[in-house]
Amino acid sequence: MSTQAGLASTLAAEIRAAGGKLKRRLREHGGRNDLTPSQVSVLLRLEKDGAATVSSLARAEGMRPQSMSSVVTPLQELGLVRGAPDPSDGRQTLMSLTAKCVKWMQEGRAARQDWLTTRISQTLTVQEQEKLRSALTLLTRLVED
Amino acid sequence: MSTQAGLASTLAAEIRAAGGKLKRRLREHGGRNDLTPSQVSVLLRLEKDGAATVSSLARAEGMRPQSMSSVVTPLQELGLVRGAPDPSDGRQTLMSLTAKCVKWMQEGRAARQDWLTTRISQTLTVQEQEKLRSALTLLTRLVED
DNA sequence: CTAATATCAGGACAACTGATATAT
DNA sequence: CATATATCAGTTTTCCTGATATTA
Repeated sequence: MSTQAGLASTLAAEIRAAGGKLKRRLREHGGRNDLTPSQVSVLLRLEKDGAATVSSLARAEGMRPQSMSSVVTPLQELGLVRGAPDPSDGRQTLMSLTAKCVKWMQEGRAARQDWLTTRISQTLTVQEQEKLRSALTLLTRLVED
Repeated sequence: MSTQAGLASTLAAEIRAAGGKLKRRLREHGGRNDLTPSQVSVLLRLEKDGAATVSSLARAEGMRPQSMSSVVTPLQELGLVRGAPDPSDGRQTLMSLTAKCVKWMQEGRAARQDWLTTRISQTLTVQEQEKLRSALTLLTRLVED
């Protein structure tokens, strides 16, 4: 019992510390022209799942629609994402990737410009990447719902 | 080559998404009386490594001394941390845990009050906790200098 | 009328940069 | 004088809450 609690609280502290450092490093390497973590996440989600409304994106990322708006608006201004009114529901605007963005992502230019991706490739072996990835599902379980 | 790049960029996006969700969930469950992730991290570090200056804590956490000040000051006001002038170097103030704080942490009350710790205990088996912990060293390697 | 979507406006927080005082 | 520590003040970023219009 006390061993388990100790393990969990140490793990919690380590997760917090790693999360904080990650956030600061991402900011450090994110110039004015780079996309924020939330924006990258949205592009990936739109690529994987197709068009979605701002509100549904907000639900998926665990944030408020107003917050997601301020994530998506710059993507529209950059011409990476485009909105079209939903013909069957006049309240909704369906957001999707522009052809330019799809091409950009498929060509891997996004990856090459991304500090974290480069960092992963340089620092971890493929085996380690897979290990980290499978452990990430555990972390996702913690933070979801 | 393209498989490796793809794996790395997907992993990067997953890390970003999990980090963002973690941050929002921590904020959501952090009431006015709770400690911030950075503050928990500082307490753990002081417990593990003993007294340290604000600047050295800032270096360890990867942030600026001015930012660390605003993390440590509330801890002082809560009576969890106390500063004493370094007798051998008049520039420095050595911060350390108060007896109250050491007792509080040893009794595990900190852990029981901590949402993330509770969540880990409820959501993951001990084996999964250990797996996540060993994978966290990989993440730490990514975000450390 | 109630519920869901979108958006405008303002606020809180945790990091940042710049500047200054003091001690080595 | 150059370097390191501490702290004051203001800024930026990214989320938040509250309020309002529109459509289902």
